Amino acid sequence: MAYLKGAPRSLAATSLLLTQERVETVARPTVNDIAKEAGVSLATVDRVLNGRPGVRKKTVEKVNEAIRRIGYVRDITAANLARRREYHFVFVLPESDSLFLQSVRDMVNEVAELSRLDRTRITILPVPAHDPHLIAARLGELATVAVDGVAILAPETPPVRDAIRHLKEQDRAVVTLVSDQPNSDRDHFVGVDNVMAGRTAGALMGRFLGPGRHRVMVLVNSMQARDSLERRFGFDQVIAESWPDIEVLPSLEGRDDMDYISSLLPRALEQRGAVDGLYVLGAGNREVSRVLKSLGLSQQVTVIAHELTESTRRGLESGVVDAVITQNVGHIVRSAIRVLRATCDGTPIIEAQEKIRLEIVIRENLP
Amino acid sequence: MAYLKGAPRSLAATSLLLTQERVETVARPTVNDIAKEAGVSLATVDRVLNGRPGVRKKTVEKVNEAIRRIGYVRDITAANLARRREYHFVFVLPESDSLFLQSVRDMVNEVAELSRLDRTRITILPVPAHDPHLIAARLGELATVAVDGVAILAPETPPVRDAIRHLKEQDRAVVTLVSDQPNSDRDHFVGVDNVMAGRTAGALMGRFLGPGRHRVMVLVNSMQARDSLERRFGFDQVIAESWPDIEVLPSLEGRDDMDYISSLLPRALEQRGAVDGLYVLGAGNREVSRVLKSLGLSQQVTVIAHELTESTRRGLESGVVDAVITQNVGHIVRSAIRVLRATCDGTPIIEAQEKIRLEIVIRENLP
DNA sequence: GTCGACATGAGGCACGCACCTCAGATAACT
DNA sequence: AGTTATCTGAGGTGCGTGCCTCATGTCGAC
Repeated sequence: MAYLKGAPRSLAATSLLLTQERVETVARPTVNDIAKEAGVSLATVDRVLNGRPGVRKKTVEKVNEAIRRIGYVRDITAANLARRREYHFVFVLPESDSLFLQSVRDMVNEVAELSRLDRTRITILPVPAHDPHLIAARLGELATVAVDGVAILAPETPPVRDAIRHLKEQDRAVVTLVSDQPNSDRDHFVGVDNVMAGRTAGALMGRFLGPGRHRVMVLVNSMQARDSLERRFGFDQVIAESWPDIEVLPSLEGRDDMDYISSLLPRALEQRGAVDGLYVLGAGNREVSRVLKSLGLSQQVTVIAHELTESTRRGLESGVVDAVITQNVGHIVRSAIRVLRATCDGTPIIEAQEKIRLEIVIRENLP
Repeated sequence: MAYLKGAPRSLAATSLLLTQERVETVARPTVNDIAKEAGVSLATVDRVLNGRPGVRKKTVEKVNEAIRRIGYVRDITAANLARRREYHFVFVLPESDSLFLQSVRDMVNEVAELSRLDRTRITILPVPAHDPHLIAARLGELATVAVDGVAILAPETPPVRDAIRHLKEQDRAVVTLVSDQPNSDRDHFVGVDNVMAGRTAGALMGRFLGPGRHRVMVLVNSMQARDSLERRFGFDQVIAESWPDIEVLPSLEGRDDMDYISSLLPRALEQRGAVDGLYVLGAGNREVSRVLKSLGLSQQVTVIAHELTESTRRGLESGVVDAVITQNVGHIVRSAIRVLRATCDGTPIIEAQEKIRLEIVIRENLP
């Protein structure tokens, strides 16, 4: 049974490891050690550590000096235990039926379940995808309730940016997800470099198409979102640099409307003549697969898409989609939580761990 | 300063979140709740929880039943605090100057530093790469000292397999790294599916070379190691399935000897005539780059390699290497530690988090 | 020199749990 | 029935920290 546990192993080690390292199980310094070192009482150390008033400046310095000398680091788990601390984080996510956002929601729910064991409550706050003012209003409400941190996935707009500023003023930890909000005061961005994502898509398109003249069509949801813009930018950049023989046609905007895509795409494909490549910047992969299959083009056209979802996965498996550029949703959600917690605790984060890798998925390395 | 922390926020929430969720901050059940629920004393609950003797079978069941009913989960951080528990893990790593192993060592050292804050001591135990009996002997020593868990990176051999069995009998947590040891009793394998890695390499080779007849050379360190065998197997498999026009030449074995590679490779390239692709299964990337450049072939030959290291990175940047199939070393090390700890605690692991993704790196998504 | 304001120390209780002791209860034996 | 062996309860102490109270100390201003 999971809650059972063997008796702790004796600490009496004997050979090799004891010779290798000089057994410096020097117990971590505690608040008591600080008190001794600084020549003050525990109560004073406590006041200094927790920024409570009633300590002379000189004494504060004496204590801090002692902390520095003995290398004290607060034991956060013990502190949280004593304080009965609970973290409460809110994920602000657009109401949208895109498969990607659905997977983010699922993942947040899954992680939320497990996080209760770490004294962490996680709530999802759904917001309308395309109403910046309403999103900002909801964020404003968050600044008035007992929330420790907020993770936001929303398009970059001035009202939202200001709302984030306000959250930071109210001392909440804030991270942005997937699409960044630069110039807001968010503590951290959790997601990939979208210009790099576009460049990667472009390079794969170039390599897969091979030498010679080719025409590539780009399908995008909306050219409003920062992430789409950045991807398109990177894509064009790398094609211009390295595959000048490839002609990239203007973006086709699907506007989040799947029916519209279904009607737009076949017409465009017929009008524009032979197209060798299709770059799907955002949503709409289900429709793309359907249309290409119905036109009998699924093997002729090289398709590069973003975000590994049910539909792009099926696309890869069936050979309609050639490569998917994606970011690991589980990693994003867990990273967001780690960063929020670290921000609350004032502890540093492990940069390398929190960096979201840009993943390339083809049929053969489908997880 | 990192050890300072703001006053905890008031718990008095007001609007939205309180209405949204029924504020079920139902405090987690504690040992006291178990005692009450089971109608026994705390001491008895403690005896049951920690498997100490002196409790009638019937009472044990009564307690376990109560635990089940109220959904008690042990608070491991509090338990570890009370128990003054320290985790002690050992990474058994081959002495080898391969860049990949060097990066593993570096990462372990880096993580070890940070882990001390979590009551976790981590030690590296270097072993000779090609002496299975000595490796097994060292593992045997580990079974006699106060070590909670062992992470092993070593070739699969019977002595090592038996040593792992013995470690498990001595109640140590054991994970294998990078190259698995199936049929040993290891608790978990931390690494990628190497057949899949080979398949991915093959598919990229096929797509990058494009249609037509091509010849591909395979360079390998040693065909002893399980990971190399599996990669080669996957590579051949996918080429045979999907690119029958590609001829894969027999493996060239470098035998961990860089000078040997340097002399072997140019001769092979000249003898065998036009080669369009080179698949580098293991070490030797520095030499490959040098040889190809000196022969003026760096742009003609499509090179696919494994493991992102300093040399493959430079290869990608300079265009000599076209793609690298890799596994995130940081992820591997951190995952190993999480799994070891979970095994010690008897808690479940998050499968998705511990699954090591197979990463494809090209110049454009170089991290 | 007295007073008030502030600084400090001593100590306690709590958090959730581990681990110990010892007396008393119960059950299983002669 | 008495004796022994086995259970069980009550209660304590401690882990590292938070947070509270209350008594005492120190300082500067009047």
